Amino acid sequence: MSKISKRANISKGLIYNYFESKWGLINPVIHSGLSVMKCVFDSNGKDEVKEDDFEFIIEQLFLTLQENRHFWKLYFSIIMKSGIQNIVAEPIEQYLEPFIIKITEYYTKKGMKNPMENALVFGAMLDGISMNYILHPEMFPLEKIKKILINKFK
Amino acid sequence: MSKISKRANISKGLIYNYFESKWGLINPVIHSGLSVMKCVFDSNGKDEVKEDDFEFIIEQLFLTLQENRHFWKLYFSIIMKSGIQNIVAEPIEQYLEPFIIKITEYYTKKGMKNPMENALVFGAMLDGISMNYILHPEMFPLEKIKKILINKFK
Amino acid sequence: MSKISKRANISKGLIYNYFESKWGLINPVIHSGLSVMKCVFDSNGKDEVKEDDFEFIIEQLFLTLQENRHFWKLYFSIIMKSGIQNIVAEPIEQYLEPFIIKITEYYTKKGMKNPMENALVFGAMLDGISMNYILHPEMFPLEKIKKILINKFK
Amino acid sequence: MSKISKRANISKGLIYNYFESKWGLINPVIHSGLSVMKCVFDSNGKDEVKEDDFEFIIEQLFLTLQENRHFWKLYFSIIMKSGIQNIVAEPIEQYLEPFIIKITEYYTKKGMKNPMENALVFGAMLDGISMNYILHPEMFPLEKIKKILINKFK
DNA sequence: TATGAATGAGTCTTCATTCAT
DNA sequence: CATGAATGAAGACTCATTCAT
Repeated sequence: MSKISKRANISKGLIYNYFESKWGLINPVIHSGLSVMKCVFDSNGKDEVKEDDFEFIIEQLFLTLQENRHFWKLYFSIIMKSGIQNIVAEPIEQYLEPFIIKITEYYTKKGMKNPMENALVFGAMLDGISMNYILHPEMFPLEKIKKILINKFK
Repeated sequence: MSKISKRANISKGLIYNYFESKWGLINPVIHSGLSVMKCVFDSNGKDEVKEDDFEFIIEQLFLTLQENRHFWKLYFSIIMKSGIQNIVAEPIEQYLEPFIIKITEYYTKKGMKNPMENALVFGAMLDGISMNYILHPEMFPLEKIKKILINKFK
Repeated sequence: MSKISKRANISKGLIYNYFESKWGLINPVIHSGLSVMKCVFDSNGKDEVKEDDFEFIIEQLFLTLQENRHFWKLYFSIIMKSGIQNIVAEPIEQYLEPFIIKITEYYTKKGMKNPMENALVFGAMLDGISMNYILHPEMFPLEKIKKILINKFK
Repeated sequence: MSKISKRANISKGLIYNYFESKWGLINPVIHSGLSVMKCVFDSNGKDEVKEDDFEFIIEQLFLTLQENRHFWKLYFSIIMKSGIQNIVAEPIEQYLEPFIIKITEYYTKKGMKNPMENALVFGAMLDGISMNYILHPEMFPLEKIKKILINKFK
């Protein structure tokens, strides 16, 4: 909190006028991140995911990570330091579950076997890709990765 | 360290008879985890990854995570709390880089386009899957997931 | 630090608002002491020590010790507890060496044999006197001691 | 205590068979040092200090410091770390007071003014010389220093 | 006589939080 | 609104001492 107040050129006390606690300050960061992600995964605007949305979603994901790398570094470091399993896991799942459900429906409609497992694998892969991309963006060139992902998961 | 000693029903001081420091206690956990993972990814015993190894590697990964869930929960929580980017990132990469290289070679031999990017995506996906599996093993039934992965990445 | 904060009726943490560390708290005490001593030994203001300065220096030394006994008790106890030979020895010597050199020059001009050794003995004696004076000031009456020292070392 | 037991190639516990506590181990070191010093200052064997004894005492002091530098370094460091004013001051004075008294008597017989103060200055100077000698023996050549001291204090 | 595993009070230091101003 | 001095619980780590063997 000290460092934050210094970086913000305000007093430590003032932070507590606006936020109840450190967690009260950090929590919105997580939720804001999750909200943006929800938007990304929801970016087609429809309730249903269609073939063309796949490309769009993946592209959006990378663009979002790319445009605001500092934020996402912060976001992941908060999530990781707080130790996933505890306080953070639940809201993450609340945000992302609908996405998994939508993908599951999509795979179901495509007549794919084990649609839910496929959706979960897709979700897990986006997790992994995101984290790795934040750490080494230069190794994940958008266009190539997009093609690979579309090819594999569409 | 206090919590650990309490949990272990020993005094704080005793830990320091066996470990030089907090890091000296945690470090082996990380390296032991990484070693096991290296073994998993190396389990075919050959320098080269062949078609059949894919199934084996994926299977081994899940079995390993499954057999020792407590350990891997601890392992991931340590890695995450230490905030990936700092002290832990380097050894992780040292351990895992050879694997990525081997997979890249495999894809190259298969004549696949962008073999390295494919290998990186495969690696990132295993990251994501592992973490998600630790949190919700019941959602990732081995046989089904294995088939999906083999189908997509073989 | 605990004891200091209790004695000062403040919290442990508050000390760290004003001082970086224990050493950051203690160091200025030592240097302040050394500075004052340097002034004492330099109090004639000239680069050269003359006959009359001797009396002045000795008098100043005792006055300084006398005026601020608490401080000098603290000063000596810090110097001693930190075990002279380590961190403290060097700055002490840096501060006091010029004085020894000046006295050496003084003795040289007086045509005394072994001027440096005489200067060192003079310095060592002031050390001894100072420490003993701090412990038992009542046994070292200024006027009498001054006469003795002037008689012996002038 | 750990370091001591390791250096002595025995177990920590064994030390406590022979010494009640850390202080019980260190205390004899101090008293042994003081005893030796008492012997030095008493080395003429008589109750009374004569002119010729002066040279002898000073010589003995340096020889003693010289012969066993390691011991005296330890001795001074113990005395200093324990912070003179507390536990150590009293025994030191008990040991050394008789010496001061004897020197006082000597100066009295010589018809010197302020014999006690002269004795105290002599004592203080030996303190100072001893400490400085331990730190920088090369700067205090025995013969020269002896002459200086005899010349000044005899 | 001898060991060293075990203890726990103590060390310095950090940091989220409070509160008088 | 805004400050920053002040707090105190908690952090990692040390070390003299004890005790079962």
